[in-house]
Amino acid sequence: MAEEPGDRISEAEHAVMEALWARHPLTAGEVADAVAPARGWGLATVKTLLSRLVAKQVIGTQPQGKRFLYTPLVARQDYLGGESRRLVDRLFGGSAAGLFAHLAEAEALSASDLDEIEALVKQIRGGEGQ
Amino acid sequence: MAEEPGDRISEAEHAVMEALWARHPLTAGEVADAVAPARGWGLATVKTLLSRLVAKQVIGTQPQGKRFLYTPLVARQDYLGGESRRLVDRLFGGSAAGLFAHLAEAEALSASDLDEIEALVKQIRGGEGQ
DNA sequence: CGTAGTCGATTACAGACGTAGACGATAAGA
DNA sequence: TCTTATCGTCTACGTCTGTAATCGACTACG
Repeated sequence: MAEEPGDRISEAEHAVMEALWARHPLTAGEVADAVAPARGWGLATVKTLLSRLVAKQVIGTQPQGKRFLYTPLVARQDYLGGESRRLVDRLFGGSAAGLFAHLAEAEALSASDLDEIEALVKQIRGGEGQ
Repeated sequence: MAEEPGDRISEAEHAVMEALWARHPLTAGEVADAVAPARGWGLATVKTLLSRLVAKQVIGTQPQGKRFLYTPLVARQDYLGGESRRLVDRLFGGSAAGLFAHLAEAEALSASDLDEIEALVKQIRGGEGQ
Protein backbone atom coordinates (compact mmCIF):
# COMPACT_ATOMS: atom_id res chain seq x y z
CA MET A 1 0.00 0.00 0.00
CA ALA A 2 1.07 3.55 0.53
CA GLU A 3 1.27 4.67 -3.07
CA GLU A 4 3.33 7.70 -2.27
CA PRO A 5 6.69 8.42 -3.88
CA GLY A 6 8.39 7.37 -0.70
CA ASP A 7 10.46 4.55 -2.14
CA ARG A 8 14.16 4.97 -2.50
CA ILE A 9 15.87 5.00 -5.85
CA SER A 10 18.53 2.32 -6.11
CA GLU A 11 21.93 2.66 -7.71
CA ALA A 12 20.97 1.06 -11.01
CA GLU A 13 17.71 2.96 -11.12
CA HIS A 14 19.60 6.15 -10.58
CA ALA A 15 21.52 5.62 -13.82
CA VAL A 16 18.19 5.49 -15.62
CA MET A 17 17.02 8.62 -13.87
CA GLU A 18 20.10 10.49 -15.00
CA ALA A 19 19.26 9.69 -18.58
CA LEU A 20 15.74 10.98 -18.12
CA TRP A 21 16.83 14.08 -16.29
CA ALA A 22 19.24 14.83 -19.09
CA ARG A 23 16.55 14.51 -21.74
CA HIS A 24 12.89 13.68 -21.63
CA PRO A 25 10.44 12.36 -22.43
CA LEU A 26 12.15 9.29 -23.79
CA THR A 27 10.99 5.89 -24.93
CA ALA A 28 12.38 2.77 -23.31
CA GLY A 29 14.55 2.21 -26.34
CA GLU A 30 16.03 5.68 -26.13
CA VAL A 31 16.75 5.31 -22.46
CA ALA A 32 18.46 2.02 -23.19
CA ASP A 33 20.56 3.60 -25.90
CA ALA A 34 21.62 6.22 -23.41
CA VAL A 35 22.54 4.06 -20.46
CA ALA A 36 22.77 0.41 -21.39
CA PRO A 37 26.11 0.50 -23.23
CA ALA A 38 27.93 2.24 -20.42
CA ARG A 39 26.69 -0.25 -17.86
CA GLY A 40 26.77 -3.30 -20.05
CA TRP A 41 23.05 -3.83 -19.70
CA GLY A 42 20.64 -5.50 -22.03
CA LEU A 43 17.42 -3.83 -23.12
CA ALA A 44 15.47 -6.10 -20.81
CA THR A 45 17.27 -4.74 -17.79
CA VAL A 46 16.47 -1.19 -18.69
CA LYS A 47 12.83 -2.08 -19.15
CA THR A 48 12.69 -3.67 -15.74
CA LEU A 49 14.25 -0.63 -14.14
CA LEU A 50 11.79 1.67 -15.88
CA SER A 51 8.91 -0.44 -14.61
CA ARG A 52 10.19 -0.28 -11.08
CA LEU A 53 10.66 3.46 -11.28
CA VAL A 54 7.10 3.81 -12.52
CA ALA A 55 5.91 1.63 -9.64
CA LYS A 56 7.83 3.85 -7.25
CA GLN A 57 6.16 6.82 -8.85
CA VAL A 58 9.35 8.68 -9.55
CA ILE A 59 8.78 8.66 -13.27
CA GLY A 60 5.55 8.95 -15.21
CA THR A 61 4.38 7.62 -18.55
CA GLN A 62 2.33 9.04 -21.35
CA PRO A 63 1.19 6.67 -24.06
CA GLN A 64 2.39 7.41 -27.54
CA GLY A 65 0.87 4.90 -29.89
CA LYS A 66 1.83 1.51 -28.66
CA ARG A 67 4.67 2.67 -26.49
CA PHE A 68 5.26 4.94 -23.56
CA LEU A 69 7.19 8.09 -23.14
CA TYR A 70 8.84 8.28 -19.76
CA THR A 71 9.28 11.51 -17.83
CA PRO A 72 10.78 12.16 -14.42
CA LEU A 73 8.27 13.08 -11.75
CA VAL A 74 10.83 14.11 -9.22
CA ALA A 75 13.29 16.88 -9.90
CA ARG A 76 16.94 16.01 -9.91
CA GLN A 77 17.51 18.76 -7.39
CA ASP A 78 15.08 17.13 -5.00
CA TYR A 79 16.71 13.79 -5.39
CA LEU A 80 20.18 15.18 -4.86
CA GLY A 81 18.90 17.06 -1.87
CA GLY A 82 17.37 13.99 -0.34
CA GLU A 83 20.41 11.84 -0.83
CA SER A 84 22.82 14.49 0.37
CA ARG A 85 20.78 15.14 3.43
CA ARG A 86 20.50 11.47 4.15
CA LEU A 87 24.25 11.12 4.07
CA VAL A 88 24.86 14.18 6.16
CA ASP A 89 22.32 13.06 8.73
CA ARG A 90 23.54 9.52 8.88
CA LEU A 91 27.26 10.10 8.94
CA PHE A 92 27.71 13.60 10.27
CA GLY A 93 24.84 14.04 12.64
CA GLY A 94 23.14 16.43 10.29
CA SER A 95 26.00 18.85 10.15
CA ALA A 96 26.92 19.88 6.63
CA ALA A 97 29.99 21.52 8.06
CA GLY A 98 30.94 18.14 9.44
CA LEU A 99 30.87 16.66 5.98
CA PHE A 100 32.81 19.56 4.63
CA ALA A 101 35.41 19.30 7.36
CA HIS A 102 35.81 15.67 6.55
CA LEU A 103 36.29 16.26 2.86
CA ALA A 104 38.80 18.91 3.73
CA GLU A 105 40.80 16.69 6.05
CA ALA A 106 40.76 13.87 3.59
CA GLU A 107 42.39 16.19 1.10
CA ALA A 108 39.46 15.51 -1.12
CA LEU A 109 39.18 19.16 -1.96
CA SER A 110 41.10 20.54 -4.87
CA ALA A 111 42.26 24.12 -5.08
CA SER A 112 39.48 24.86 -7.52
CA ASP A 113 36.99 23.30 -5.15
CA LEU A 114 38.18 25.69 -2.49
CA ASP A 115 37.87 28.62 -4.85
CA GLU A 116 34.36 27.71 -5.79
CA ILE A 117 33.33 27.10 -2.26
CA GLU A 118 34.76 30.31 -0.97
CA ALA A 119 32.98 32.21 -3.69
CA LEU A 120 29.75 30.46 -2.83
CA VAL A 121 30.03 31.28 0.82
CA LYS A 122 30.49 34.94 0.00
CA GLN A 123 27.62 34.84 -2.41
CA ILE A 124 25.27 33.27 0.06
CA ARG A 125 26.32 35.65 2.79
CA GLY A 126 25.88 38.69 0.61
CA GLY A 127 22.89 38.15 -1.59
CA GLU A 128 20.91 36.54 1.15
CA GLY A 129 17.72 38.55 0.86
CA GLN A 130 15.36 36.78 -1.55
CA MET B 1 45.00 -8.88 -4.13
CA ALA B 2 44.32 -9.93 -0.59
CA GLU B 3 41.07 -10.38 1.20
CA GLU B 4 40.46 -6.71 1.58
CA PRO B 5 37.46 -5.28 3.34
CA GLY B 6 35.84 -4.65 0.01
CA ASP B 7 32.26 -5.33 1.04
CA ARG B 8 30.01 -2.43 1.70
CA ILE B 9 28.61 -1.74 5.12
CA SER B 10 24.83 -1.60 5.12
CA GLU B 11 22.65 0.83 7.01
CA ALA B 12 21.90 -1.50 9.88
CA GLU B 13 25.46 -2.66 10.07
CA HIS B 14 26.57 0.93 10.25
CA ALA B 15 24.64 1.42 13.47
CA VAL B 16 26.63 -1.40 14.98
CA MET B 17 29.86 0.10 13.72
CA GLU B 18 29.05 3.39 15.38
CA ALA B 19 28.74 1.62 18.70
CA LEU B 20 32.11 -0.03 18.22
CA TRP B 21 33.78 3.14 17.05
CA ALA B 22 32.47 4.88 20.12
CA ARG B 23 33.83 2.25 22.46
CA HIS B 24 35.73 -0.95 21.95
CA PRO B 25 36.38 -3.75 22.29
CA LEU B 26 32.86 -4.78 23.24
CA THR B 27 31.07 -8.06 23.66
CA ALA B 28 27.99 -8.82 21.62
CA GLY B 29 25.85 -8.12 24.64
CA GLU B 30 27.40 -4.74 25.17
CA VAL B 31 26.94 -3.80 21.55
CA ALA B 32 23.33 -4.86 21.81
CA ASP B 33 22.83 -2.75 24.91
CA ALA B 34 24.23 0.19 23.01
CA VAL B 35 22.26 -0.03 19.80
CA ALA B 36 19.37 -2.44 20.10
CA PRO B 37 17.03 -0.26 22.16
CA ALA B 38 17.28 2.72 19.84
CA ARG B 39 16.51 0.62 16.79
CA GLY B 40 14.05 -1.73 18.39
CA TRP B 41 16.24 -4.73 17.70
CA GLY B 42 16.46 -8.01 19.51
CA LEU B 43 19.77 -9.44 20.66
CA ALA B 44 19.64 -11.97 17.85
CA THR B 45 19.62 -9.23 15.26
CA VAL B 46 22.70 -7.61 16.68
CA LYS B 47 24.50 -10.92 16.74
CA THR B 48 23.68 -11.49 13.09
CA LEU B 49 24.96 -8.06 12.17
CA LEU B 50 28.17 -8.64 14.10
CA SER B 51 28.69 -11.93 12.26
CA ARG B 52 28.21 -10.27 8.93
CA LEU B 53 30.62 -7.51 9.81
CA VAL B 54 33.18 -10.08 10.82
CA ALA B 55 32.63 -11.87 7.51
CA LYS B 56 33.14 -8.61 5.69
CA GLN B 57 36.31 -8.14 7.67
CA VAL B 58 35.46 -4.71 8.94
CA ILE B 59 35.54 -5.82 12.55
CA GLY B 60 37.75 -8.34 14.24
CA THR B 61 37.33 -10.64 17.20
CA GLN B 62 39.52 -11.70 20.05
CA PRO B 63 38.35 -14.56 22.22
CA GLN B 64 37.79 -13.81 25.84
CA GLY B 65 36.84 -16.98 27.61
CA LYS B 66 33.82 -18.32 25.87
CA ARG B 67 32.90 -15.12 24.15
CA PHE B 68 34.36 -12.64 21.73
CA LEU B 69 35.38 -9.07 22.01
CA TYR B 70 34.68 -7.16 18.85
CA THR B 71 36.88 -4.37 17.56
CA PRO B 72 36.63 -2.25 14.43
CA LEU B 73 39.24 -2.99 11.80
CA VAL B 74 38.46 0.01 9.68
CA ALA B 75 38.74 3.52 10.99
CA ARG B 76 35.62 5.61 11.14
CA GLN B 77 37.45 8.28 9.19
CA ASP B 78 38.08 5.86 6.36
CA TYR B 79 34.51 4.78 6.28
CA LEU B 80 33.21 8.33 6.26
CA GLY B 81 35.68 9.15 3.54
CA GLY B 82 34.61 6.27 1.40
CA GLU B 83 30.94 6.99 1.74
CA SER B 84 31.34 10.70 1.19
CA ARG B 85 33.43 10.14 -1.87
CA ARG B 86 30.98 7.65 -3.22
CA LEU B 87 28.17 10.13 -2.89
CA VAL B 88 30.14 12.95 -4.41
CA ASP B 89 31.22 10.77 -7.31
CA ARG B 90 27.82 9.35 -7.93
CA LEU B 91 25.74 12.45 -7.63
CA PHE B 92 28.06 15.32 -8.32
CA GLY B 93 30.50 13.89 -10.81
CA GLY B 94 33.24 13.86 -8.23
CA SER B 95 33.06 17.54 -7.50
CA ALA B 96 32.93 18.32 -3.83
CA ALA B 97 32.14 21.88 -4.75
CA GLY B 98 29.12 20.54 -6.59
CA LEU B 99 27.85 18.96 -3.42
CA PHE B 100 28.56 22.08 -1.50
CA ALA B 101 26.78 24.24 -4.04
CA HIS B 102 23.81 21.98 -3.80
CA LEU B 103 23.65 22.12 -0.04
CA ALA B 104 23.93 25.85 -0.29
CA GLU B 105 21.11 26.21 -2.78
CA ALA B 106 18.92 23.91 -0.83
CA GLU B 107 19.34 26.24 2.11
CA ALA B 108 20.65 23.30 3.97
CA LEU B 109 23.45 25.38 5.35
CA SER B 110 22.97 27.27 8.54
CA ALA B 111 24.79 30.44 9.39
CA SER B 112 27.05 28.53 11.72
CA ASP B 113 27.73 26.02 8.98
CA LEU B 114 28.88 28.88 6.83
CA ASP B 115 31.08 30.22 9.57
CA GLU B 116 32.72 26.90 10.14
CA ILE B 117 33.22 26.28 6.49
CA GLU B 118 34.70 29.64 5.80
CA ALA B 119 37.07 29.19 8.68
CA LEU B 120 38.07 25.81 7.33
CA VAL B 121 38.71 27.15 3.88
CA LYS B 122 40.98 29.81 5.30
CA GLN B 123 42.73 27.30 7.46
CA ILE B 124 43.40 24.93 4.60
CA ARG B 125 44.54 27.73 2.36
CA GLY B 126 46.77 29.55 4.78
CA GLY B 127 48.12 27.49 7.60
CA GLU B 128 48.57 24.52 5.39
CA GLY B 129 52.09 23.78 6.63
CA GLN B 130 51.08 20.62 8.48
C1' DC C 1 28.23 -32.94 39.27
C1' DG C 2 24.12 -31.37 37.24
C1' DT C 3 21.46 -27.63 35.52
C1' DA C 4 20.49 -23.26 33.74
C1' DG C 5 21.96 -19.33 31.38
C1' DT C 6 24.81 -17.39 27.70
C1' DC C 7 27.58 -17.36 23.50
C1' DG C 8 28.62 -17.87 18.67
C1' DA C 9 27.05 -20.43 14.65
C1' DT C 10 23.53 -22.01 11.70
C1' DT C 11 19.25 -21.58 9.50
C1' DA C 12 15.13 -18.93 8.06
C1' DC C 13 12.47 -15.97 5.48
C1' DA C 14 10.49 -11.94 3.27
C1' DG C 15 11.48 -7.90 0.60
C1' DA C 16 14.72 -5.16 -2.34
C1' DC C 17 18.00 -5.24 -6.07
C1' DG C 18 20.60 -6.53 -10.33
C1' DT C 19 19.98 -8.75 -14.33
C1' DA C 20 17.36 -10.79 -17.76
C1' DG C 21 14.27 -14.19 -20.69
C1' DA C 22 9.57 -15.16 -22.35
C1' DC C 23 5.20 -13.74 -23.91
C1' DG C 24 1.22 -11.55 -25.87
C1' DA C 25 -0.22 -7.23 -28.15
C1' DT C 26 0.56 -4.16 -31.83
C1' DA C 27 2.26 -0.63 -35.16
C1' DA C 28 4.55 -0.24 -39.31
C1' DG C 29 6.43 -1.87 -43.47
C1' DA C 30 5.98 -5.09 -47.51
C1' DT D 1 -3.17 -8.38 -45.30
C1' DC D 2 0.81 -10.75 -43.48
C1' DT D 3 4.99 -10.37 -41.22
C1' DT D 4 8.23 -8.57 -38.27
C1' DA D 5 10.34 -5.62 -35.14
C1' DT D 6 8.95 -3.49 -30.82
C1' DC D 7 6.58 -2.55 -26.59
C1' DG D 8 5.23 -3.25 -21.91
C1' DT D 9 4.24 -6.94 -18.61
C1' DC D 10 5.08 -11.09 -16.19
C1' DT D 11 8.12 -14.30 -14.38
C1' DA D 12 12.61 -15.75 -12.77
C1' DC D 13 16.50 -16.19 -9.93
C1' DG D 14 20.64 -15.32 -7.23
C1' DT D 15 22.36 -11.98 -3.83
C1' DC D 16 21.98 -8.68 -0.17
C1' DT D 17 19.56 -6.79 3.73
C1' DG D 18 16.67 -6.63 7.85
C1' DT D 19 15.13 -9.20 11.39
C1' DA D 20 15.07 -13.15 14.09
C1' DA D 21 14.56 -18.22 16.10
C1' DT D 22 17.01 -22.19 17.18
C1' DC D 23 20.80 -25.14 18.42
C1' DG D 24 24.95 -27.15 20.21
C1' DA D 25 28.76 -25.86 23.22
C1' DC D 26 30.39 -24.14 27.25
C1' DT D 27 30.45 -21.49 31.82
C1' DA D 28 29.14 -20.68 36.18
C1' DC D 29 26.14 -21.37 40.03
C1' DG D 30 24.47 -24.32 43.32
